[in-house]
Amino acid sequence: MWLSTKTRYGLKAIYEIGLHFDDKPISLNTISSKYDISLSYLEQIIALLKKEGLIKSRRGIYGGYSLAKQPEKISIGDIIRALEGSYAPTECVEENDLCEQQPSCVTHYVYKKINDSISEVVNNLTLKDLIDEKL
Amino acid sequence: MWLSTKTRYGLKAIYEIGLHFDDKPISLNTISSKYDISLSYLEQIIALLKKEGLIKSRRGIYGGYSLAKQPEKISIGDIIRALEGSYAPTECVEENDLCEQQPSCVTHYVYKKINDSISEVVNNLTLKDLIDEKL
DNA sequence: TCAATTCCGAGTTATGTACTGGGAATTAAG
DNA sequence: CTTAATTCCCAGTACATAACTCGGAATTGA
Repeated sequence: MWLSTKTRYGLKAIYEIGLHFDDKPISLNTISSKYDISLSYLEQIIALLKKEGLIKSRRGIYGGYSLAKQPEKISIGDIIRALEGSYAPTECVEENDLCEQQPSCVTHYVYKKINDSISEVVNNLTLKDLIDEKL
Repeated sequence: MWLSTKTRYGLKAIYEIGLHFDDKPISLNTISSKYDISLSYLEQIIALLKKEGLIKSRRGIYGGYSLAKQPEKISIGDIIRALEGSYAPTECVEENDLCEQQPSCVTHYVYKKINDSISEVVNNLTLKDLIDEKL
């Protein structure tokens, strides 16, 4: 299990925010209760999503969070990158890779294939897909 | 980077063992020097591969390790499972999953797609592919 | 008998995850 | 203009795991 609670909680949270796209902002208290996630921890997680510009906030009473973009403009990849930092299996296939032996390194080939297949999935799947799925 | 040094070192090691498929067994000392991995640590890693029946050993002087099967019968998935335990992004898509809300859980759908795409890659790529690549 | 090897189990250190807690700033409603 | 519900911010803590090190026993071909 290589996805941390940050990503797992954060994905549920932004999905919930996405469900209320047209409505008033939704508060963290609501999400915290619904998914049974500690409020303080959720605050920290949601801050990462905001920092990446995926959601926006309104402070004060009746405040809360809403999506900063259309749900079809927010990919699962964006969300994982915001929360986890990266989904790369190894450092050598990270964006800013500094591994100089590639591509002579055989194992690099393996890690690149894994990374590419994950990219394919997460960058072509958006919040809208999840919302429309209506499970 | 969600693959640990166990997997990263172990993959290099079994690849090296695979290169000597027809030869005499190769010692850990050789691999340890070539890839600059501590011998004691390598011993522990290699033990995992042996426990899973991917390699076999000969003790004593001129002993060492060799593949227990043909390289085309050893998939990268086998190797990662032996070393890392699993490559599942979350517990809920693990083999012995105990998550009861699936498939009503939206996020489960995401994790399953990621897991499936990794499976596709690692279970269809074998040691033979790496050896033949001859990089 | 010796030296090179595998095998085995215990201990160590550093890092990161998964939180908890306190308190300040904001804001709509009464 | 006070109040309550919210976001925001920063500091700290407990626990688990990763990534090793170390010591020594058992095996085996020359």
